[in-house]
Amino acid sequence: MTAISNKVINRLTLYHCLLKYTCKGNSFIASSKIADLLDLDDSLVRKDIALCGVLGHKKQGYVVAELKKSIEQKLGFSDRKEVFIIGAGRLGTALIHYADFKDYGIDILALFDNNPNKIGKEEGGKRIISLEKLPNLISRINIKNIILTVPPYAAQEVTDYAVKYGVRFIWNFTPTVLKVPKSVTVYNENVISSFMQMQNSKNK
Amino acid sequence: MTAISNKVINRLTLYHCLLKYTCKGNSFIASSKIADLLDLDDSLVRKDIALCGVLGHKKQGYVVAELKKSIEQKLGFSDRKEVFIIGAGRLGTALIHYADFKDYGIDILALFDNNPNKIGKEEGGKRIISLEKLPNLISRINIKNIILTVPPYAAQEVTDYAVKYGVRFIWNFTPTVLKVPKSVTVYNENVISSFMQMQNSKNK
DNA sequence: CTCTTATTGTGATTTTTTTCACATAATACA
DNA sequence: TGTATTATGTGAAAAAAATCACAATAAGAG
Ligand SMILES: NC(=O)c1ccc[n+]([C@@H]2O[C@H](COP(=O)([O-])OP(=O)(O)OC[C@H]3O[C@@H](n4cnc5c(N)ncnc54)[C@H](O)[C@@H]3O)[C@@H](O)[C@H]2O)c1
Ligand SMILES: NC(=O)c1ccc[n+]([C@@H]2O[C@H](COP(=O)([O-])OP(=O)(O)OC[C@H]3O[C@@H](n4cnc5c(N)ncnc54)[C@H](O)[C@@H]3O)[C@@H](O)[C@H]2O)c1
Repeated sequence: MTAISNKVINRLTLYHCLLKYTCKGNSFIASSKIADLLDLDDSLVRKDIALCGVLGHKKQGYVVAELKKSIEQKLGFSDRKEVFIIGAGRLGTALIHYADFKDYGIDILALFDNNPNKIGKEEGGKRIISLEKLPNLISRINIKNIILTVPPYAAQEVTDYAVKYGVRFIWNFTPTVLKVPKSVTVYNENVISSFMQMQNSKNK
Repeated sequence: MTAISNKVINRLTLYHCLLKYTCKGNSFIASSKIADLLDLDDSLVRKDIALCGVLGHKKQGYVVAELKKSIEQKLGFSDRKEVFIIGAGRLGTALIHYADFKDYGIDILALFDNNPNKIGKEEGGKRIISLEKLPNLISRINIKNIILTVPPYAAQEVTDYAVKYGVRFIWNFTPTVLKVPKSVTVYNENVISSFMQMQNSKNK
């Protein structure tokens, strides 16, 4: 199986959302329809779909149910991905309530915090646990992914701690740039950058 | 001034975060340092910086304060951008508390909701206003940007409503693909896609 | 004051991504 | 049954992005 670029992953995920929410009534969909809704070239959409191994039907387009399932398979939406959230503040607790995660195999097991008033409480059915218990739990359950939603000043320190005990993927919602070993992947969810990119589109 | 691609915007924003939080002590920074922290090629970093009109110093690198300011200017961080949030739920209220927005010129004026129990309340010093008042306020204050944080089922309806009264940019945090006229820009903040891209990096 | 070295700035090249263009073929309908 | 139409699938071309390679040169060591 060939590697798949981040750009393709992003588009396929959007096609999936489109099939799940926007076009859920239809049984067929044409590449030109997807392209139109997402402001893409239709041949690009067809090439993306071809990567999922799905064949379309002349004059009809793609079978929605089949395409949706194939995207799920290609991107591994049903593989279970266990995650801890570190930082049970406003953003961390918003994320724990995000219903769609489970449809994509993202299973948030618990929240961690260092605020004694929060520890022991529940959010969205998940426990808020003391950060001290992180090492033990990371290694016992073999957690590789964390969502980082602590204040910027605590981000590096918490990262070092988590990396030390085996975390490999850090979904960084803080506006900091983290120092990590080459073996660790950081994905920076930088909302400021998103906003600026949106504004930039006025040039189109 | 030449157009600037979204990829460049994203990297420049990350350089800015790096200068603001990670390297705030230093007076000089080398392209190789930035490249190392963000896992990029150092010549790419220099080309990005050149776009901001900043000149570096042989054997020393770039002056941090100057580079930071030039990125701010290039990306228009100090231009005021007024925004309404529609959907005063968990995510909408988390965003209103996000302190960094104001440093980047993003000024969230108010939240809108259709839940009578929320209307009239405050969040982060901003009023939660009835959605019915949106048309009047959009046109009176001439708001062009909205942050969309309503449930998926309400997303298209709310979008149509906002677009009708003149909104031009929609920062879409819902997992739906919105139908809008060509004159309107939607930026899809799709967290599922981000997570999948992060996981994909294991192939590197 | 000279030499070594680290770092920039950028042209050339390569790689990746997107768009173009069109042959192919299934469908609907007269 | 035949024909017009509307999609797909994909090679070729173009455009965009990233990497490579290295001359230029300022700083700092000695
Ligand atoms: N609020 C947003 O919408 C938003 C948007 C984008 C980015 N961010 C970033 O996400 C992060 C979280 O934002 P927030 O609004 O949820 O902040 P918050 O202050 O509400 O939450 C931070 C949480 O982290 C906990 N914490 C602090 N230090 C800790 C430590 N050392 N170990 C463990 N937990 C610790 C705090 O007790 C608190 O519960 C921040 O870095 C913020 O800049 C927030
Ligand atoms: N919670 C997260 O972390 C998260 C992450 C990514 C995406 N999202 C998406 O963001 C959106 C908001 O998520 P949330 O967790 O804040 O949900 P929420 O249910 O907490 O908030 C939704 C808010 O929208 C309001 N609302 C409903 N219909 C409305 C309408 N027609 N007009 C105006 N307001 C209306 C509700 O009263 C509520 O206050 C959802 O689409 C969700 O899928 C959420």
